[in-house]
Amino acid sequence: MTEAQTFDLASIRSSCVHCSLRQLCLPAGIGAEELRQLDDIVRRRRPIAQNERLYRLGDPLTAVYVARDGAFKTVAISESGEEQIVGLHLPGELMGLDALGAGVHRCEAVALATANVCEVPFERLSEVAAQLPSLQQQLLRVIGQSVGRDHDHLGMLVRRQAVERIALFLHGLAERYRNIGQPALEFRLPMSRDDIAHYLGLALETVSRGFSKLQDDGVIAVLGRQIEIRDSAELDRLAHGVEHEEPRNRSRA
Amino acid sequence: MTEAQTFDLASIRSSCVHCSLRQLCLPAGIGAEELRQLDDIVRRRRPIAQNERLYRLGDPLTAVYVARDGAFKTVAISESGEEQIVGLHLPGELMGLDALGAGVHRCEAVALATANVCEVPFERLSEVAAQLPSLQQQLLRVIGQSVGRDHDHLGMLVRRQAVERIALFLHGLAERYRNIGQPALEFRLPMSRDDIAHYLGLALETVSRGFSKLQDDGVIAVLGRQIEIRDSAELDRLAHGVEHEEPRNRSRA
DNA sequence: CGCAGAGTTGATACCAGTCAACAAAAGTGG
DNA sequence: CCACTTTTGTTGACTGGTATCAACTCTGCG
Repeated sequence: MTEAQTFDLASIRSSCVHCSLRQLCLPAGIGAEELRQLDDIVRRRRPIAQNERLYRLGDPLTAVYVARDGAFKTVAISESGEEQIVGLHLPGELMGLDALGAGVHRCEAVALATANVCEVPFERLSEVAAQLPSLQQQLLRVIGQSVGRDHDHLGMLVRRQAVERIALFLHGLAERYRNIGQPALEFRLPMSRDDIAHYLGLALETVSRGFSKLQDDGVIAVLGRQIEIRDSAELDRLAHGVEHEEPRNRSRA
Repeated sequence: MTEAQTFDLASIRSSCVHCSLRQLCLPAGIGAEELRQLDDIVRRRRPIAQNERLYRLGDPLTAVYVARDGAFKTVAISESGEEQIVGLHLPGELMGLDALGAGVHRCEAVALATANVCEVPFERLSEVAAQLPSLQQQLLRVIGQSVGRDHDHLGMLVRRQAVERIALFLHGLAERYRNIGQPALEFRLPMSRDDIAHYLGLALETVSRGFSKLQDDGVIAVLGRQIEIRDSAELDRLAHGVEHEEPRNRSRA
């Protein structure tokens, strides 16, 4: 279809100025002239297919990436060959920072669905950031947000039981969808049960059971990957682990 | 404050140039003249006492910190009030990055022992980094290393059993001590069993049992917080979870 | 129609959390 | 310096949550 092609062309051409994620991404808070400079170095890549990788373990750091749509997982591969999902990346969230330390990627970024990606050559980004204080500032802020998400992820894994982790996962996902202006109470999970399990440090059966339990309790409605949050308050309560933290405080007081 | 400043002139005088951590810290790879500029903005604070905090939850980001000796933990406090240790910081490792995202600290940095700290005012660091490409580069590298340590930490928590986590913990600690030129096979744990438990997402009893087991198996010798690694190879093997990952690989080959 | 992939559900075993008692070390005050 | 308390660490017994193995359902697809 010619219309589809022209549409595609448009999206390749589409600049940061017209991007709906502008306020969340690197361009946030920088001026018009500076935005043009940033725009010049950003390359929009053709759509990335599901399971395609943005970079692989051991690849030298050449660029950082931001998805405009779709979703990615970053997977670390341990010496013994097991895969561990270290991150989940929605549109507007920076990827590739794992290579900042050694100049070489420590994990692989895998597309969970067909996605469009902006690629920012790292060398050039450094140069431009050095000249544009507001861009430098925003770069550090975006990096910081990424660190924050890592900490949130960590918090899901430590001493939390299965339903709690799942509740935290859904809660966090909803919040992130809300941030990018997408429906937060009804969405499609971007990943399989297996991926969720790896992300949460659980067995996939446990994830499945958890979803079922939450559904039975009327907290959510699940149909495959389609999720509806029916009782947001209860989900929050479960996520913050109220029920079995209270007793300890009660016995004290 | 005034008396504090006169209090330790000597440590205030000590500059990055003479610091033994120079090659690991922000000054790594930057020239003599640039080093002087960085040195100008770094403030050396009087010793921090055990359990004293560098910053607290909600504090605005004013500076980033590097310990010259001692050790710190960073603690996240969840809505329900439980504490989660998100990081362990040895000399030369940057602290305070948790505030980059929102401009406000998400966790608290607590001294595990009396420590000397360099404080780098963040605003000034940004300014100077924008003018010194090699410093900007090194700043990003140090941030990247911090992200890498967070990922290593994550790897300890996911689907690993107790002794495995403890082995990974000791292995990682040894490596980090080696990096800063300290004995890697015999050292004092900078933290209590309780802290280790929170760091590894285990109950403190489980940590204690794990140490005992490793000692019984001749892998380490424990005496309170004093640790000696007796069988480094075996520790590595345990850390990388060979024994119950092998079968899968064997059945393949 | 059969097949493969994804997801659900059941039965069982085991690791680790919890409660509890004890031991050792480190402060505290006379 | 010694008795006391407090903190820190160790060990035991028991229970429960979750991994594991396994059977089954459901969907889409060639």
